[in-house]
Amino acid sequence: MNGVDLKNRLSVPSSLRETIEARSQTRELVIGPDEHSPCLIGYDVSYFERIEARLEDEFASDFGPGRSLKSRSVFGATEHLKYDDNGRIILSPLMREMGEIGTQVLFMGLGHYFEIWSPEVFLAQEGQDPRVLKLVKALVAGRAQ
Amino acid sequence: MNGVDLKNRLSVPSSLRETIEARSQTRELVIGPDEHSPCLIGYDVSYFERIEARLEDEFASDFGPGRSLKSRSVFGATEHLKYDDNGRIILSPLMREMGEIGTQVLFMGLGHYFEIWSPEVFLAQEGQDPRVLKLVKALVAGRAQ
DNA sequence: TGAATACCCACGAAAGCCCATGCTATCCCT
DNA sequence: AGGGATAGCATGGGCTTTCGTGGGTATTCA
Repeated sequence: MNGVDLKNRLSVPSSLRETIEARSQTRELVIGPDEHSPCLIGYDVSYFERIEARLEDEFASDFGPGRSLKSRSVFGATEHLKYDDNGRIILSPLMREMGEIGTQVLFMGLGHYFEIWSPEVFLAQEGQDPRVLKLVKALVAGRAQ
Repeated sequence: MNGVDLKNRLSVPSSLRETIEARSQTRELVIGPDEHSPCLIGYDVSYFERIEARLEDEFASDFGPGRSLKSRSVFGATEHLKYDDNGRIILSPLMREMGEIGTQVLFMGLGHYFEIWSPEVFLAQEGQDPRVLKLVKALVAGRAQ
């Protein structure tokens, strides 16, 4: 669990940076609001470009105003962020608002992408896996990382 | 039976390391709380990459609520751990809590995965195989390896 | 010119790295 | 068969590096 400081800086966990750099050869990531949950969703650049391409294909073969358009609007609200020499990004107030992010932040790796949560918001969600809930509760209670 | 030391280090049995490296070509493993029993469950990383690939196939460019929930339950409570040159991992206090692990640890190979138990917790479980129980009792009593 | 961003250094804690020590199992030799 | 050397394993301790974080200073841009 990492903190957002007074300058809106946020350390990206080193393990996450490692996989990002392995996958996209950049010190850069893409984040945006999640469409369904009160959190942010993030990708490495190369994966994000693949998603964009797939949506582009869908859109090309479907001229109706459907799911594609909605998804595009979501992806349009993303930010490309480079992290600095200390591995920190600057989390804009807009992003913090959209992700309901306070002062503490939880990075959750989910395979090809990751989510950024306020721990408290996560605990208030319905239908999460009980093991994950227990783990996050322990984190919030301050028992180690 | 192996011990967790003051730095939370834990030796992974060399036989287990051998099969892990044979299966995934890495000195790395994945552990998480078991869904049904008070212990930890562990896999070699190739197992997890298969799960990841399945999720990717199943959902493709669909980032609906189903995908997130499933991904969180699969990835949210697990840790990827590299072991060092002496074959030791660091077992975080969090994982120890989730698996009810104290200072002594029992690795149990179960085919394509393995479990990590506190011996005492294991003995307190109902419905174990009597032969295994006898073996674990002997281990706890300090006889045999 | 003021605010936001980039760049730089510093510190405490955690994790990684290397070497040393028992201990056990195995081998080998006469 | 017995006994000594050998190698691998689990473990302990100390040193070094990295990580997350706070704070300062320069630079950019409207």
